Formats: sequence, structure tokens, C-alpha cells
Amino acid sequence: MTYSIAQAAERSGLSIDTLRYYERIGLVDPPARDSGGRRTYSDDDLGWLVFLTRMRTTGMPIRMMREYAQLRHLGAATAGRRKQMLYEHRAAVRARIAELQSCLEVLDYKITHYEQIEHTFAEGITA
Amino acid sequence: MTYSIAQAAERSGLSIDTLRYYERIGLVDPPARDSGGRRTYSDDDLGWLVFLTRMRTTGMPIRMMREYAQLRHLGAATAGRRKQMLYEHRAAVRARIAELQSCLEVLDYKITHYEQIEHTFAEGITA
DNA sequence: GGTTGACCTGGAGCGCACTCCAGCTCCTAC
DNA sequence: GTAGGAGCTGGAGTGCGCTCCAGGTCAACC
Repeated sequence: MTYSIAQAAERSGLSIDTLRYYERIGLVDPPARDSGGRRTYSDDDLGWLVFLTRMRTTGMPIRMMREYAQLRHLGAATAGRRKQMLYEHRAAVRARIAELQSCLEVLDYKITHYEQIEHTFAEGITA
Repeated sequence: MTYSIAQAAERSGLSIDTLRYYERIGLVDPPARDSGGRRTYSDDDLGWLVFLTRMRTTGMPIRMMREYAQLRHLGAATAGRRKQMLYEHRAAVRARIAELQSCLEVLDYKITHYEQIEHTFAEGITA
């Protein structure tokens, strides 16, 4: 099964421009081309794109994804280093979640504060 | 208690340049100045800066913080709208956390995959 | 009174991750 | 055979959030 760039964009959640951009900067291998010179993405290509979008979502910088892609290119010998990268990134994502949760508490506190003001104000009116 | 810009930077976690930048774009009110024309931040100023850094950490865009700052300036009458903004932002933060957690699962899966490869490889050697 | 160091201003520059554009080719359908 | 639409390329432009810089002022210490 192969996909046009439009289909690949739709399935990966990236824009067509972004797909070409990722190819240009070496984040994805150049896909096959049809007789007319158009890109045809394979299921493997799609899988990689989806993985990339997941990593982007977690805030992995492009330069890191590129490094990962290059290691992947070098084959099984680099599996250890790739695993190490994922370990480290996982730790970063966990830290980020913790950070967000801590800020969430501040938000909750602030919102409670606003609700108290409203409450006080309502009492003032009925009193 | 007042603070120099360097002290305010240290306590808020923002850089000196960022403090001046925030002032320039209307995110913080211009602080008082000493006889030599230097900024002197009050405890209130500091409190606002800390709140801003929390919101920035959660990914609130600067334009939204500016809107919030402007509403705050208009006084108690805008409290409802500010609360509404915080509600919406809280929902966004929660969604973001959920998204990160879902990507974390992908990461876990991928890492497990690498560990399995290593395991298989180790067996191959000892066999 | 000279040097040092913190701070000032306006404005330019930067890194990131896209996003858009002009001008072209190619296939398809009528 | 031509009109339309998808895709192609190289390169320029964008938005965000800072960050840096030159050239100056000011206060304090020696």
C-alpha cells in the first residue's frame, strides 16, 4: 500500500509542506516516486511519520529526532544509543508532566480565589 | 521591600532582558524607579511575575497573558472574565497532560521493544 | 576624580518550526 | 487538445519568545 503526499499528510497529521520540509532537513528518508515524479509513501514511511508526530507532541526538538533518525540509519549497532535517547526523553516528558501538574495546582488555587470573591460579592448584595 | 531588576530576575526565574521585554509589551506594569532611574520592583510586582512564569510554564501564550493583564487593570468588574480565562486554560493544561501521558505510553512501548531486542541478542550470544 | 559595575534605551538579531509563494510539470477527464 | 487539479522545486516569509548589542548614565568605592 502506498500513499500520495496528501494522504500521508492526512494520516500523519502533518501538513504537506511539513512533510516536504521534514524530508529536506533529513528527518524522513526521501520516499519512492511514481512515474510522474510524485512522492509515494509506504506503510513504513507512514509508521515513521506517526512516530515523529508523537515525539514532536512530547516536545522532542527536531535536532534530536534527526539524530535519532541518523542512528536508525546506521542499523542495529546503534540500538543501545537510541534506547538511551528514548530513556532520557521519557524522563524529560515525565518531568514536564510533573511541572504542568504543579502549575495546575496554582491555577486551581487562583480559580478558588476568584470563586471566593464572587461568593463574597453575592453575600454583599443579599445582605 | 523592593528589588533591583537583577533580584527580580533571580526571584522570578526570568532573565533581566525578559523582564524589560515583558514591560515593553505591556505584560507587566512599569515598576517604580529609584532616584537614578533604575527599576525597583515591589513585592506585588514580584507576585505578578511569578504568576506569569507559572502561566508561561503551562504554555499560555503571551498574547493571552497580556489580555489577562489588561482585564486585571480594569478592576473587579472583569473578575468573571478572568476566571473564565483561567477555567479555559486549566482545561487546556489538563488536555495537554493527557496528551503527554498518551505519548508516554508510546515511548514505553518503544523502549520495551528495544529491551526485547537486546534480550534476544543476548540469548543469541549465549546460545 | 577615575574606574568599575549595574543599569538604562532603542533597535537589531536569533532559533525554532513551520508556512507560503511563484512558476513549473504531469496526469486525468472531458 | 485543453482545462483543472495535484504535485514539484528553491527560496522567501512568518510568528513566537526571547536575546543581544552599542552606546550611554549613574552611584560607589578606592
